[in-house]
Amino acid sequence: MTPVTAAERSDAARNRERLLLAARELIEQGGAAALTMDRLAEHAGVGKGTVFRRFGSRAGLMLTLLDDSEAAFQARFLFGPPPLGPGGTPLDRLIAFGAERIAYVVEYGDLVLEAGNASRGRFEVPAVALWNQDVEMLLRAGGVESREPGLLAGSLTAALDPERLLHLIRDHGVTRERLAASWCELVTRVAGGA
Amino acid sequence: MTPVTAAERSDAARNRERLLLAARELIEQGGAAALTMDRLAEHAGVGKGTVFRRFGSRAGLMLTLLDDSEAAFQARFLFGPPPLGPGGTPLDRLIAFGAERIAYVVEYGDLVLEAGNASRGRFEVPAVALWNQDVEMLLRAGGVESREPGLLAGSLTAALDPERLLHLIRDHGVTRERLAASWCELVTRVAGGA
DNA sequence: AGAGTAAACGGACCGCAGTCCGTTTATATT
DNA sequence: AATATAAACGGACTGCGGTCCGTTTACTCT
Repeated sequence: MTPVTAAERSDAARNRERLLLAARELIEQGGAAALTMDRLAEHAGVGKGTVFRRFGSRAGLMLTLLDDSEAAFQARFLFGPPPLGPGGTPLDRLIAFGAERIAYVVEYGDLVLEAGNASRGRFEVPAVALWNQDVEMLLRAGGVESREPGLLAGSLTAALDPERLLHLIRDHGVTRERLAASWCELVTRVAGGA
Repeated sequence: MTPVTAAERSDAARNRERLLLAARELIEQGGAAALTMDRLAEHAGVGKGTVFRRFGSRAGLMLTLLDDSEAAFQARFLFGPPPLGPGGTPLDRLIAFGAERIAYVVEYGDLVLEAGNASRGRFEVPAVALWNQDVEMLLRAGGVESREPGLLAGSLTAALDPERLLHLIRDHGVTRERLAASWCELVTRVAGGA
């Protein structure tokens, strides 16, 4: 039988694994800044062209590196326990959503930052579109009526922009707790709470 | 008498003018993308080192290019006629603020975008700090009480992020009017409106 | 097994932002 | 006018992300 999606060639698969392994090693040693595409190629024992064919760009690589944890986040939102998962009130889920995003951004720091430098800008990152949908869905479920629910959701998720969060945390000493509280205040107000 | 701030040397002043003129010419011809630091140096008839000593970085140059229009915006906010200037209700001013920012971003497009790539990130841009203060002041004047007014104001201005606005306009065909309406809805809700 | 093919490979190459440092020049001082 | 000096100058240089294209290699078909 002929597979609709051509199977990946074995050498390609092997090299992809090598590259991801090498990338994690380099980052573990010297942070995201220590990961240059040349160094990665050398460390993984492949040519530079291979790196770019595999991931398209530096940002694409970062995105791939974050793929697992992003999927895990989405899974917790869709199937996990409250308050983030289904079960709680929409407003509680919204509040939890922000708190979890903040924690996520803190944990992965520079990786998230650099993943945002994609060719079309950081709003093309697939995960961003997902968050927007999540927030929009929660707003609707929470009874928030708007003529532009997508834009309203986007306005809210903009407050969770990784660059903004990390800037506040690193350069202004704002704690995660204060950010979470501010997010809570924002969504509560928008949802029409007291 | 000895000036506290050493006067700028005449050749330096002359070169600064030349560079700004050359930069505007290059941008007029081929957009911001056509402005490379090498080309600018050549077009202005100075060495590359001079360009960087003057503006620090590409983003710094863009910032300088935007300086006048940013100052004009701030002046209209501080001294201009309502609805943006003092005189109207805080909520009306807030709404006008968003509409004007959207128009501004549309007008200067790529320039604003590239000015955001500063070393410390786009939240170090001086104008951004100003907007935050403006919004914070209007929120306070509008009777919005918050334990973290600065963070709340920042959450709102995040919705006016140039990259977000331009992405929506250029890649999703969202009109200025819809963006302005969405901003209006956001601030009205946050200000506790119906 | 052998031939054919599409895909993967690798590394020289490009243009860019940004740095460095030996040289030149405007200005203040006498 | 001559001198001193701090500042400005210029362009070669570095390291980076990203591209290109001739070569090699894994799979398929007979």
